[in-house]
Amino acid sequence: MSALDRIETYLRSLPADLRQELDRISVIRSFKKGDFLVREAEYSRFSYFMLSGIARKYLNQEAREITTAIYLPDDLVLSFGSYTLQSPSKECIQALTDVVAQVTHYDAFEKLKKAYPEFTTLDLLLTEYHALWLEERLMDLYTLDASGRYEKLLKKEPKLLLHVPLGYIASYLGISQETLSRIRSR
Amino acid sequence: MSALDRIETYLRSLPADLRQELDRISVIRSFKKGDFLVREAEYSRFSYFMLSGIARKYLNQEAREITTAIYLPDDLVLSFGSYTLQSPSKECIQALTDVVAQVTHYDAFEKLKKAYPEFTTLDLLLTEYHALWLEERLMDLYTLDASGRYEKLLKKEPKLLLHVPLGYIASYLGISQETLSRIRSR
DNA sequence: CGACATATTGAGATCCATCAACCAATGTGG
DNA sequence: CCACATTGGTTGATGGATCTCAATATGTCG
Repeated sequence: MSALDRIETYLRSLPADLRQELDRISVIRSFKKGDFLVREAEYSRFSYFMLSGIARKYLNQEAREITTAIYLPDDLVLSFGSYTLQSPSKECIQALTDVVAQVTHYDAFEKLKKAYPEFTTLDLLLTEYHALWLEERLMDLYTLDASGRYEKLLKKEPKLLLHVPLGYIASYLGISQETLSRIRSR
Repeated sequence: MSALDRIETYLRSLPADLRQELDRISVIRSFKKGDFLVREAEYSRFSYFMLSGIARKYLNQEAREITTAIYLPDDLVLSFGSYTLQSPSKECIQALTDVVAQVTHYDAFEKLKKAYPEFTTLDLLLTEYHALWLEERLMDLYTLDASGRYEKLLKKEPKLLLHVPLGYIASYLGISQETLSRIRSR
């Protein structure tokens, strides 16, 4: 069973009133293209569950931006280190299109975990999913060259390439925009 | 507070009898240099807490080994994907010196989590720590060149370089042994 | 249409991998 | 105790993948 399946299965196994607790502590919010969900150096007190639109997370590295994640609907969006440790974020998260997301406050979710251990289990499953995703990206960097990484992304997330500017995708893959353009023209 | 501090603080906050539960479900085991803690394609049913010695995790990639982690005392050792999803491991974990470790069976720990929600919280903290470690490694690959990565390792884990063959370290840093040797000779 | 963002293409430079030879330290069997 | 193998580390020459800089093209939206 995949990490995603485990999360879905677990959610379905929860009693309906528990599941409603999650909705009770969150609100739906809209963001305009270009808005920031998380800003650099700020504390990130919220998690965002993408309902529609596209967003990206990036790092300001010496006058150059490194895109570290691209988010699509159904993705859980947060600056993991900043959210988990409640410390200033090194990254920004920005809407690339208009975005609608379900927003949950850190404190409210922590309270929920204290009240119902089931949500600690849910948090664990989500964190495991994130760690597995990171492990895969790390391995891709070690084992695949530029075109290998592009082809893998093309296979896994074809939608993404249609709606995200090339420069962001190149940065996400760890290559220059020019190189990606050349790879694509074959 | 760092991720490591959070784990230690949490452990200290647990009642003594709960802490003893952990010892009750684990055993101390010794491994000879060269022994495998986890083998490729096998299910990894155990986690290992390093008490002494050094070990490494690696991936067999087309007749070449990629070292993906190096473990020192006090590190928690496991093939994360394989342990978490209870699926065949893509990686091996091998003792580089004689190793003594505290070994815990997956099922026993899962049972403990069911019986005492505190251990789910502990698992969550450990998994968060792992994810943060992965995020940092990923960022290092994106932002640092070969010598930058070596210098960072040199600062963070100087002991490591004294006891681990150069080839493994180079592979861990994602560079060739020759390049690492050249970097060092400056 | 003009202006600004995005994408392509070319030429040169750079980092690093690869291949190969060699060296030093350690261990082993006769 | 020595010849030899093994392991781990260094050094040199070469080539390839990819970056950078720069120019040009293509798009898109007021």
